[in-house]
Amino acid sequence: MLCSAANTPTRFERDARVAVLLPLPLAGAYDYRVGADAVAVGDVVAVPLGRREVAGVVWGPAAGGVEDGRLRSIARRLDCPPLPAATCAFVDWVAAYTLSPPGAVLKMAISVPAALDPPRGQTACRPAASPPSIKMTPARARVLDALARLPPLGVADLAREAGVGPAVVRGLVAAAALDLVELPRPPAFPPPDFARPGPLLSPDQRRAAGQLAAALDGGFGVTLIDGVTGSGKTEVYFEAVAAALARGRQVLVLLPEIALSAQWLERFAARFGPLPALWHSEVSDARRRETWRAVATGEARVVVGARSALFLPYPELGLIVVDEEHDGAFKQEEGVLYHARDMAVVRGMLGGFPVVLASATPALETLANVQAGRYGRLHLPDRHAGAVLPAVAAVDLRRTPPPRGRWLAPPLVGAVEETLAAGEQAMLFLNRRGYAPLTLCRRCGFRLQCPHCTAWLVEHRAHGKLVCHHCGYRLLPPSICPECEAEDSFAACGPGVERIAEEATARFPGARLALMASDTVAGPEAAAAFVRRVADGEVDLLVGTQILAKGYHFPRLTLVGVVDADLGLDGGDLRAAERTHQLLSQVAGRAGRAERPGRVLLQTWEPHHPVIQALVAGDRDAFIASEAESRRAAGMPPFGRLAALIVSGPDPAPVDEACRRLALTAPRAPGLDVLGPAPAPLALLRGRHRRRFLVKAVRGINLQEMLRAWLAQVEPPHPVRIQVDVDPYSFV
DNA sequence: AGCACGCCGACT
DNA sequence: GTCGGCGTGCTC
Repeated sequence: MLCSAANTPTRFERDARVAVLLPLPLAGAYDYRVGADAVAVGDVVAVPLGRREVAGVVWGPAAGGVEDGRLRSIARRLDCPPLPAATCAFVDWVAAYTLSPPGAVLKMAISVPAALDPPRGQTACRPAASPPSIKMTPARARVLDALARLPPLGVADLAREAGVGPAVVRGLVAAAALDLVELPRPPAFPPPDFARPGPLLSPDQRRAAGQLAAALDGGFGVTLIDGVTGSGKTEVYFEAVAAALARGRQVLVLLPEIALSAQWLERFAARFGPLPALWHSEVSDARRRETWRAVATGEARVVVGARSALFLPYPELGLIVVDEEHDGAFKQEEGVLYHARDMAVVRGMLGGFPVVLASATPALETLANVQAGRYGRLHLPDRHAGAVLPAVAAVDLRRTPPPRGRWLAPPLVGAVEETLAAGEQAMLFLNRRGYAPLTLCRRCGFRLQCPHCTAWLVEHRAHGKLVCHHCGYRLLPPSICPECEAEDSFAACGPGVERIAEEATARFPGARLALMASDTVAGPEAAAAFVRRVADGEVDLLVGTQILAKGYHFPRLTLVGVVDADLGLDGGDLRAAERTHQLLSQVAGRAGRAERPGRVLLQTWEPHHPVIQALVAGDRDAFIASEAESRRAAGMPPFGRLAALIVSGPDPAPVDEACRRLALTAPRAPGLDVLGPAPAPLALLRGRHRRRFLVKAVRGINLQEMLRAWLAQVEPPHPVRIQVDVDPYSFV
C-alpha cells in the first residue's frame, strides 16, 4: 500500500487499473479503471461508490483481486493540486502505526471536500471592448462613469459605487455594454517578511538561533529547545522559521489550543509582518477551504495550527516547530489516535527536514530521546531581559489549614493581600472547572452522578446547571433528593474555580477579580480580550484553570497561588507526577516575567511529595531523573512500549464476552505482557461500558504486527468496538 | 461515512 | 393496511 514504491509506475493511462484511497474507514484502497483522464499517483479524483460519487486519491497500481465486472471507472480528475508524495507516505505511515484504516487518515488530509474543486473567482464588470449603442440613462451613465475611474468591480460593489440599484448594472451586462470577467483572486496569504530584522537576542538566544538555522541544512533531525519559562524560546525558533522561509520552504508551527494564542500571533506579526495561515477547529468552513488550497498551491508559507494541521498537503514543507511539545493536547483521543508531536517527527523524517520541539518542561519521552542522542538539545537556562525565575514555596495545609468551608490558607491570603497592596497582580490557580466537583444530599449521602458516565456531576453556578465533564450531560439542580426525597438537602462538596472566585471576592473586596476557565471565555476573541484586560492592568486578581497556564505573558503578575497542588497526583496514572510537575511549572512560570520578581505558593497536604519538592527546589532535572528511573525499572515508556485496547459497547455482557475471547487469544511472547481485561478508568463513558487491556512490550518487539495478528482472530459482535491506542497518553 | 435494505410500532 | 424508526451491511 505504499504510495510510490520504487520501480512501480506513478502515471496511468486510460483503462489501466489503479488503487484509489477513499476518505472512508475501509480496510484499504479500492481499485478503479482509469477513465478518459490519465491520472498519476497523488491525483485527486472523483469515483463512483455505490450510488454516489466521492473524492479519493490515486494511491498506486491496483492491488488486484477485484473481478472486472465489479470494477468501475474513475469519473474524472479533479482540478486540484495533487497530494504531495510525502503527504501520501505520511498517511500510510500514520495508518500503519496507529492501526487505523488508511482512509480514516486520508480523511484528515482531505478534510475540506469543497477545497478539492477550484475556487470560483470573483466575477467583475468592466466596460465592453466594443460597446454597442444602447439607450443611455442617467443611472447607466453613472455606472459607466464609475467604471472609467475604478478597476473592475463585482455587480454589487459597482452598483454601490455608482449609487444605483444592482438591476441597472445587470441591465448593462445584459445589453453587452459591460463584460463580465473573472478577477484573479488577490492573495489571501501574503508571504511573511523573513528579511525583516528580528528583535535583539541575548547571547544565549543568539547561539541557539544560530545552531537551529544551521540544522536546516542538515536534512532531517530533531532539536529540543529546552528553555525556562520566559527565556524567549519563541524568538529563537522564529529565527529558524525565517531561515526556512529564506530557503523557499513552507513552515508549520504546531501549538496546543491555538484558538487561545492571540499573544503568540501578535509576536509573529511583530517579527514577520503578515499573519500566518491559521488552522484549528474554530476556523470557518470558507476560510478552511481557502487555507487548504493555499497550502496545497504553496501560497501559504507559514501555517500555525493545532495537531490536525500536520495532515495538510504541503508541497514544500521544510520545518515543523512543535511549541509546548509536552502538552497533552497534542494527543488526539478520538478517531485516529495519534500524538501530533511524535507524528511531526515522522513527517520531518519522511520529508527530510528538521523538526524543532520547544518547551520549558519537556516530556520525559523527549528528554530520553535527547539523552539517547536521537535528538539535539539547545538549552536556555535564564529568563530573557534580566527577569528572574519566581521563588516557589509550599504552604503546608496540615499546619496552616484554611478555615472550614474555605480553601485559601492564611499564608496564601496574606501573600495575596501584600501583592494587591503593592499594586501588583495575583493569580489563584485551580485546575477544576465549575463551582463544586461533587454535590451530595446532606440527609442520605446520595451523590449526583452522570447517567451516561462513571463521573459525578459538577455544579456550574454561572450557568445554573450540573454538568458532566465527560459527555456534556446537563441537569437543573434538583430541589428534592431523588433517593430520600428530602427537600433542599443538597450541599456542594469541594472547590472549583467558581467557588474560589466567590471566596476571593469575599476575602479581597477591593480587588478587581476576573475568572477564566474554558467554559467562561467563549472562543478566541473572548480569550484575547481577557488577556488584554489583564495585560492592561484592568484586573488585580485572576482566578482560573489550566487555560491560564498556557504561554501567556502578564508583566504585572507577581504572585501565583496554586489552590490544590496535589490535584492530579493520585489516580495511579503513569504520567500523573510528570503531568502535575509540568502543569505547576508552567503556572509558576506566569509569575514575575518582567522586572519585578515573582513568587509562587503551592497549597499542599503532601509537602514532601517528590513533585512538590522538585518545584520548591527548582530542580527539574533531578525530578526527571528519578521519574525516569522508576519508569525504566517498571519497563514503562519511554523505556518500554505500551498499547491499550479499549473494548466498549452499550451493554456490558457482549463487551465482557468479547474480552473473554480477546483474553483467550492474547499473544504470549518473551518481553510481552498483556494485562487485563479490567474495567477502564471511566467504566461507563457516554453510555458505553468499557473494558481495557494494556499491552506492555520491550522495545524491539513489533507491537503493531503483534496487535494486528491478535485482532485478526477476534471479530467483535456488532455494537461492540475494539479501539487500539498505541502509545496511550491519558489512561482515562 | 452514506445509503440501502429490512423488520417492528403509530397513524392517514 | 402504510410511514418510518434505526440496526446491519456494503461500497472497487
